[in-house]
Amino acid sequence: MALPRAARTQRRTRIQEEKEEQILEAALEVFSAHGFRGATIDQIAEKAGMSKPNLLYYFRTKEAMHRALIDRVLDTWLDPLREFNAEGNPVAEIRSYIRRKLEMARDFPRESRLFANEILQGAPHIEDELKGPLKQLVDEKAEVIRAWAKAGKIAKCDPYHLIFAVWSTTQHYADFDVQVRAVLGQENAGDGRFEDAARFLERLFVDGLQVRE
Amino acid sequence: MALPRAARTQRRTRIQEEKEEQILEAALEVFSAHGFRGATIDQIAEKAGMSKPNLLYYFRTKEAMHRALIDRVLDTWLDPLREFNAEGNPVAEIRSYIRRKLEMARDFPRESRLFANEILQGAPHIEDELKGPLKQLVDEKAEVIRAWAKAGKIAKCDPYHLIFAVWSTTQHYADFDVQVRAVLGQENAGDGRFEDAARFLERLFVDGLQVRE
DNA sequence: TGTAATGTTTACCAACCGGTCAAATTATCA
DNA sequence: TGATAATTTGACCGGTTGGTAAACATTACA
Repeated sequence: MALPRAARTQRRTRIQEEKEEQILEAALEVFSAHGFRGATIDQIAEKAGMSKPNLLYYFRTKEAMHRALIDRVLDTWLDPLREFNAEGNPVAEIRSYIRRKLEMARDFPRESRLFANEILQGAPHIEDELKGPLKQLVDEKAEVIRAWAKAGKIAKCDPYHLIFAVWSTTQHYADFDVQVRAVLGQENAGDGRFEDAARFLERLFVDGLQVRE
Repeated sequence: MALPRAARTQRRTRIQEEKEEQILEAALEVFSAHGFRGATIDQIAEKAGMSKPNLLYYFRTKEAMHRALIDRVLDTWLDPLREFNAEGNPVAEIRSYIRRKLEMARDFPRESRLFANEILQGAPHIEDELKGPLKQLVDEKAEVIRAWAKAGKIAKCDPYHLIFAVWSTTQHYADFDVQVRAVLGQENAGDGRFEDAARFLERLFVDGLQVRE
């Protein structure tokens, strides 16, 4: 008899590897576009090019599929923050953090929307990740920023809200893409808006808007 | 025979006024928390304290209800940007725009999430509003900002991305509230985070992070 | 007060959705 | 090759969901 994935302890076959990959790719597409509840297994199955029972052979429930996806994507998503380096030049570090986050918004908008959907609706499936690993990482980096501020290397400011500001301004270009496009008009159809955003944000975070003599 | 709302042309009765109010309040609660597809008519009906068919007597479809809600809320939501004043002091105008948007995030988080849900999932119901009234308003205010920059009253910067930055940083505190709370920890349980955010953001937008002699 | 318009409820329906089952098909490997 | 395990499928199920029909209740107003 065939055993569903969760019950297997042996090494995975080539087919398992491939199919799970296809499924998670399709699941990312659908979950990120419609949220957990708005997504249907049929939709995902169709995108993955297989029947619904076949899909459910690899992931026994919709929740299991969502969880596997979250687990797979969360690590990558936090990479830019992990690279944040205490030893580097503070202003340069913040600039490159902004740049990396913006690149992720450009290159992985579905991943961004996956989390945005989840958090927006109260993070029912990832509360633990937020309060655990995420908080821990942010606490750590916030301490770095606090030290920089204390040493007079950057302006005194609340490090948590600084991190929130970087997150929100950069992820905005993934999560609210349709609005950004609508406002900018179709003239800016290409990826130019990301370069413009990078220029603007680096300047904003470093110099602010006030003119000085 | 009873006619559903859309077919009526006469003035509305007291009962209509009251019930539609109750429904839209409940609809705001549910749509903002679960998105359009995730929300159910039963949920809204229960929150509004009436039966489902009764609710459907006032709004014939879920879509009609959603649309009425969007129409009602959009105007209020854009008020802070409308108040943006070309004649005022540029830096002061930007500061108070940030402050007002942050107050809206604090006082009307459901409204913020309603739009966030909608835009995040591709704005299927409000595309016209984005490309029409919203774009028009933003174009207008962007021109004001551009003029300020040209006159040397604020730093030269892309006005559209400036507006995006204000939107994203402020709305973040409504849309991603659970994440903000999770990261800050329960010590900051009250509304203190909004004051901290206001302090940080005003400073960020005006001065930036770089220290100067 | 009578009656017509308005408002409310109960019962219901068809489509959809997450998930199961058993049978059929295909891959693996001794 | 053959047997065994892994994979795939079509048919199906119970619960939910958006929405309807029609009877019943209430309100407005002449």
